[in-house]
This record gives sequence, structure tokens and C-alpha cells, in this order.
Amino acid sequence: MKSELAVLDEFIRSKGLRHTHQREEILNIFLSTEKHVSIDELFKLVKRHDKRIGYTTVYRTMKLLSESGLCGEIDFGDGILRFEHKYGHEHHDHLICTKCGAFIEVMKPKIEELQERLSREHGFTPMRHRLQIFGLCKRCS
Amino acid sequence: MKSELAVLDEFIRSKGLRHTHQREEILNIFLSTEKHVSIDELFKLVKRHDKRIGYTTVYRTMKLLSESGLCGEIDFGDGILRFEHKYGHEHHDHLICTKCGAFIEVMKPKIEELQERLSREHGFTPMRHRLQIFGLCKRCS
DNA sequence: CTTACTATTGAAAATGATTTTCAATTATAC
DNA sequence: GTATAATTGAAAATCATTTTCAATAGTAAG
Repeated sequence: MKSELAVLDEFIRSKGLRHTHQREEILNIFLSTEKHVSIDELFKLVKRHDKRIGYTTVYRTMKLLSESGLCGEIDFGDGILRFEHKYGHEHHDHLICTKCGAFIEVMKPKIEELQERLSREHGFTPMRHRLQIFGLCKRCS
Repeated sequence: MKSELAVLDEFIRSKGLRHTHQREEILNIFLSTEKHVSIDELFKLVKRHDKRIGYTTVYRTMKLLSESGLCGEIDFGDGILRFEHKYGHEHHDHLICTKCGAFIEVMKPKIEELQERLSREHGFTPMRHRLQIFGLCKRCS
């Protein structure tokens, strides 16, 4: 499997864009985090390494990573956009604890299959989906 | 089944709030729309009936209706909060066409059941969930 | 290596939906 | 009616996100 940096570089080249140290650094820091970071959180992490990188650059770089397929955007409905690792990761759904904010990543092929069938029954061509289950995690319930 | 207005009134009384003609009017106009209205859309409809009702009141009243269980808030991930009828309506999921914006309401008990089981497998107590399938509707595909 | 070209950066300002503020108004209980 | 406190609506504040723009820095060509 290609490295994430190679994937980014390939994407950048194919679009006639440029490889910059900011982009490389933001990618590395994103990869080193445990998923689901907001732009603001990521910006703070990035600033620790290099104070001169601005919020805007983090914002723009995450959009770039999204386009290149390296990260996925997730919306838990609280008005803050978060990002998760996507390259080399399977699709999954989320269990979200409404008390402590913890999330669990889950996967149920049978549900995926039923969603596919449900869509077809309505003449709908599914491209992607989002399943979020809100409730209480083991510790909070 | 109690009327929606009766439900609202009961909720209002139970909280020591007041019945106002604005709240009644906004509820009626919301009920007369075909679901999935944003606050902005609803405000425009309301203004046709009564120019003196402000945006803020519509906003606050919809929050009130949400709390009372008369409407549900839906987030399609485009940054705009929409509302749908909830009282006397079954839970359902959404198929959302990414081309024309159409949405289809669907229901698959088997999926609900599997979600329940999936949650339990992870020691999670599910309260509510959100399933949105994005793709192309019959006409657009 | 140097130049020319143009993408990128970062600070600040703009955007846009949502939420709060506050003085005036209005519903409700007594 | 009167007193009390909730409600209203205009305007301002919030807050994440997005755009602007002048300065900076990759990249390719010479």
C-alpha cells in the first residue's frame, strides 16, 4: 500500500498543485492523532510544531485531504466538522455517547446489505450513507 | 388522538409558559407545510400571514415545538437545520438525492432491529439514531 | 543558478445560520 | 383592573466556516 504522503503527492501533482511543507506537516499531524479531530483541535496541535502555520491553511489542507480521499468528514450534528482517517480504513458507523461524547466505530455487513436493498426498492442508487446511533455508552449507562 | 394544538398547550402549561397567537400561528403554518422546512423558509411563510412576526419568534417557537415532540430536527449536513412533523408519525430514515435534493422517507424494521442488536453487542444503550443514505433518486440516476 | 510564473500562505475580514440581548409588549393569576 | 413575569422583535453577538488579498515560496524553463 502506498504511503499517505505518496497518495497526497499524487493527488497534488494530478491537479497541478504544489507540495509544501505545511501540507506535509498537517498531514503527518493528522495521521498521528486519534481520529475525529475538528479543525480547531488540529490547528492547536499543528501550532505546537510550527507556530507560523495559520488556521486557514489547516482548514484548506483538510479540504484537500478530503478530496484526495485521505480523510473523511464527519458531522455529529453539533455544528462542528470533524475528520477521521479514511485511507486504508473500512467504512463504519458510529455509536455516540450523548453523555461523555465517546464514540465507538462499528460495522455490520448485514445492515449495509439491507440499506442497499432498501435503496433499490425505492429506485434509489446509493452512493454513501451515514448511520449514527446516539445513546449511552457502557460506562455512562 | 389529541390535536397538535392541544399537545402544544399542554406542554406550555406544564412549563408555566404562555399561549400566544404567534405560537399558535407558527404551529399551524408548520403543520400546513410539506415537511422539511428550514427556519428561513418557515419565516417567509409566516410573514405572508402576519408581517409582524419576527424571525426570532419563529426560531424560538420551533425549538419549543421540538421540545414538545411536535417536530423533529433534521440535519442533512448542509449547515441548515430543517424540521419535520413528528407527532403521530413513525420514525423513518431518509434517502437523499445529491443531485436534485429530493428525499424519500423510508422504514425497514429489520434494520432497526439490527441497530438495536449492534448497540447491545457493544454495551451501548441506544436512544435515537440517524440513518441517511445519499445517492441518486430514480429520476436523476 | 536565475527568472518568470502562478500556487500558496496567513492575517484579517466576510459570511451566514443560529443565538442572545434588552426594552417594550402582552398573557395570566389574583 | 393590577401586578407579575413571560414573550416579542429588532438589532447585535456568536461562532464555525469561507473568502480576500498582498506577500511568500514552489516549480519549470532557460
